[in-house]
Amino acid sequence: MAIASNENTTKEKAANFLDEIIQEAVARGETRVQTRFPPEPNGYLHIGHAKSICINFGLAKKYGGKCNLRFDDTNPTKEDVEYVDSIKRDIKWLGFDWALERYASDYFEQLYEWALELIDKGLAYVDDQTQEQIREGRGTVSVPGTESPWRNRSVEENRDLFIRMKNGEFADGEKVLRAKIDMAHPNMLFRDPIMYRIIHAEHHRTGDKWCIYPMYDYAHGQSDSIEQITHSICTLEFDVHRPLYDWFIDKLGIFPSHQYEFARLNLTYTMMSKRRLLKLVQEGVVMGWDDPRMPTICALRRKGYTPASVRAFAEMVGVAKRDNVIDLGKLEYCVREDLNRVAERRMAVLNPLKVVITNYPEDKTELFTCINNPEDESAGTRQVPFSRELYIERDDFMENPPKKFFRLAPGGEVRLRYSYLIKCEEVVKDAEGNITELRCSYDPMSGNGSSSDGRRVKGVIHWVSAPHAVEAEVRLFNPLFLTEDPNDVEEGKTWEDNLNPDSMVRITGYLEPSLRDAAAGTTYQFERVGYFCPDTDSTPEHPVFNRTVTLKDSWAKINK
RNA sequence: UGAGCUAUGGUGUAAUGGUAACACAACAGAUUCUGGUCCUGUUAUUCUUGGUUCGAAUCCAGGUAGCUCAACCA
Repeated sequence: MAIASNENTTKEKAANFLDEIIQEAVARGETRVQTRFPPEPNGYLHIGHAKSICINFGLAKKYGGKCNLRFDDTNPTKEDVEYVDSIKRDIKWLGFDWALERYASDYFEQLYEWALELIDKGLAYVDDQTQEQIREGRGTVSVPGTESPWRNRSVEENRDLFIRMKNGEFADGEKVLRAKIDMAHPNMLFRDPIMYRIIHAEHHRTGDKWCIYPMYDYAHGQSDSIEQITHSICTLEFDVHRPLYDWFIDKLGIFPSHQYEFARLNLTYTMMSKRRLLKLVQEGVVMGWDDPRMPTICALRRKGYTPASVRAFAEMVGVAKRDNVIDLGKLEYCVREDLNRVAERRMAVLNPLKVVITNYPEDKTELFTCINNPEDESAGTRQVPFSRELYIERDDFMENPPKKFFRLAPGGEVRLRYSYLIKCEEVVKDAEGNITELRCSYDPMSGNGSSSDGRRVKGVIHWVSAPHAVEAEVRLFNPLFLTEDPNDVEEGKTWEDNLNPDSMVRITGYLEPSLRDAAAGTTYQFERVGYFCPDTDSTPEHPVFNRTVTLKDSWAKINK
């Protein structure tokens, strides 16, 4: 018995401090784990939210618990169903499913009842001061606030006034309901925080039923409590709100949910501020919330990222309380890793140079068998047409090559991937001296990886048969910002001066014919170039491909 | 400036009083019909000062630096 107990007490190592907190709770016998992901439907989800989603849903799943999706819709002036729909779609795309779909607005009635209860307990009062007066009365971080002249109204008067606020007898801004705590409290949030304000606006769910709306601090903790959330996980900036979160729950004597905070995600070359992202959309700097240059989840999807790669990224960055800036390269590493495993290979030439195989018959076409995915045999093969006129990548030819250049050069020989060995016999130029065409010969015996005399070449380049090529618009995306920290600006400049003018480069690419039927939502590897997927704008008449990410290119590094 | 939070290689994250480790990045090499992948190796880390202890990244005290809070936003 004693021997066995040692093994039983050995538990799996916690992945992070939140995981550890839950393990401790479970060890105490609190085995029910209930989390929630609580977005405000006022914008699109971004990669930072993806981290939060993975944490909340991931932890619930790990401990056999549940995670709710709760929209924090307490401010009708900023929220919209458009955002509700996009948020749900993005969470599902990431591969998660919520136990319950709830809205803070579902609880407006209960929250109202509780407010009345706090008034009755002498813990809340109606304040007639203007917004300006309230702000001044709050004091500053180093000087205490002053009490409102309305702070000591009777319970009866407060009750009457609050009910009339609810009944719509007052205009916006005329009155607010405040918690009566301590105007000199060192935590600014305790200086009689506003619980309700008057907003005569159409709410996307409750319509015009309400004209008073609860503030975040008054709504969030109680909503968690109603849903019996055991672990209310949020980002670090809510740390100072936790005592107030606890205060309301304590005064109301309701289910004690607890809040835990972790450091939000920051990425190099990336702007995460919702307000500024909105500005980029509104001013047409980007094509929309799902512009592949945006850090939103829908943008990553449009750009060709896989859900698995985003989840792997969230896993890789970890969870802690220390401010962090993750290298954008880590995100790219995660997509490459996943796509290398699952993406089918194709050949496409993005910067074409025409090659004529002079000893190949003019009217001949033959098919070569190409492997779809060397990492996955079950992906099978496909046939790719070859003819006398081809395109190769301009970068794959140099008239005066440096040392260790393995590609094509005058008099040199390379392997055309899956096909023949060719030798450059002649370089054709126009009047200005620009190279317009290469005339090459091929070794007819070299079609199956061999050659006529057993010689081998170091260079292998991709190609596309010119008469068979599919022309497509290809969008090459680069970071939206020039600086690692977009907010790092010189005197007199703004974050917008850091925008990268070359964040999207549109070119015409020549694709192998099978790409004509490229499936939407599928990302391919263009061999030796990068990963690409059909854009949502793509049509059969005008195919458009997005570059998800480049392949690692150690030659580019050497050559620099 | 009052309160709160944080501090480990270039970037992240572990180590829970007992050999500072893992991933990414960088660099070098090997393999290769993708200068990709896979594989091998190298470089590089505990903010500072003191204290407790046989022993401190870890505990204690002071200092320093960074972040958050003064919306009728969340």
